[in-house]
Amino acid sequence: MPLPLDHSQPVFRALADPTRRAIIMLLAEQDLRVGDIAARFEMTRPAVAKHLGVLKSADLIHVSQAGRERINQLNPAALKAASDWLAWFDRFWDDRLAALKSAVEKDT
Amino acid sequence: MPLPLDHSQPVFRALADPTRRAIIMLLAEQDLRVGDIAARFEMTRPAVAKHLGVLKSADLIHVSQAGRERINQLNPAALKAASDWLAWFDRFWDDRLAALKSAVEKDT
DNA sequence: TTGACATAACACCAAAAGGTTTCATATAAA
DNA sequence: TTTATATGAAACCTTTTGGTGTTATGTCAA
Repeated sequence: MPLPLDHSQPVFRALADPTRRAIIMLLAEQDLRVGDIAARFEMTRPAVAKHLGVLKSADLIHVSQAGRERINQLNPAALKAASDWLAWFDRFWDDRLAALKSAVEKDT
Repeated sequence: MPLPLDHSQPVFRALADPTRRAIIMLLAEQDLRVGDIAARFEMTRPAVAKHLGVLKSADLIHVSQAGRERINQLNPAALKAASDWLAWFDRFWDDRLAALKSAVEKDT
């Protein structure tokens, strides 16, 4: 398996913050406006808006304007970059023989 | 599918930095000492040592002392927390899986 | 035992991150 | 046309982060 290209930088950075992961889970259920999201956190609206900005710059959300409202919609496809990066390591924990194999190779 | 418990905080935080992801990939190939790693980056040893500290506090590496040397070993199992969190969203972007799911639901 | 290593442990610094308050603006509703 | 709503944007603050250089310490080797 080839080494994965690391296209995941903005996504992993976005996922590093627990508030942003919570926002992602909220948006997985339904599209929401900034105010709706802020109402569910003990945090001011501008703070949430900043988090949404980070998520948007990682392409994790798409925003559509509707009159004075801006609807934030999750773009789960962007999570794939992070998922792919991690998948490269699957064999290390998924395949119990791998540990044995590397131990054997170390001996030879 | 139940909401995943978010045990991934330290791991996602550790993965947020590109240098740390590069270190992880290095350690996937072979165990290394701090100095060995620092030699491969344009960065001082103390800087690398700090990154290793972050990785260690996320349990992503195990350190074993051997005389005056300290061997850093990747613990890929710790990546599973992040992988599990992301896996919850698989159904959103994996069309094939979604199709299968709806087919199964149709049967029941 | 005397150097040459391998590393930890500070002290310190600049920039970024995460938050706040305040203000401006566009749209919907009365 | 007022008034209330939904939001962006700016200015500011504090803590964390990612880096540096320096110093101290234990261990191997000549």
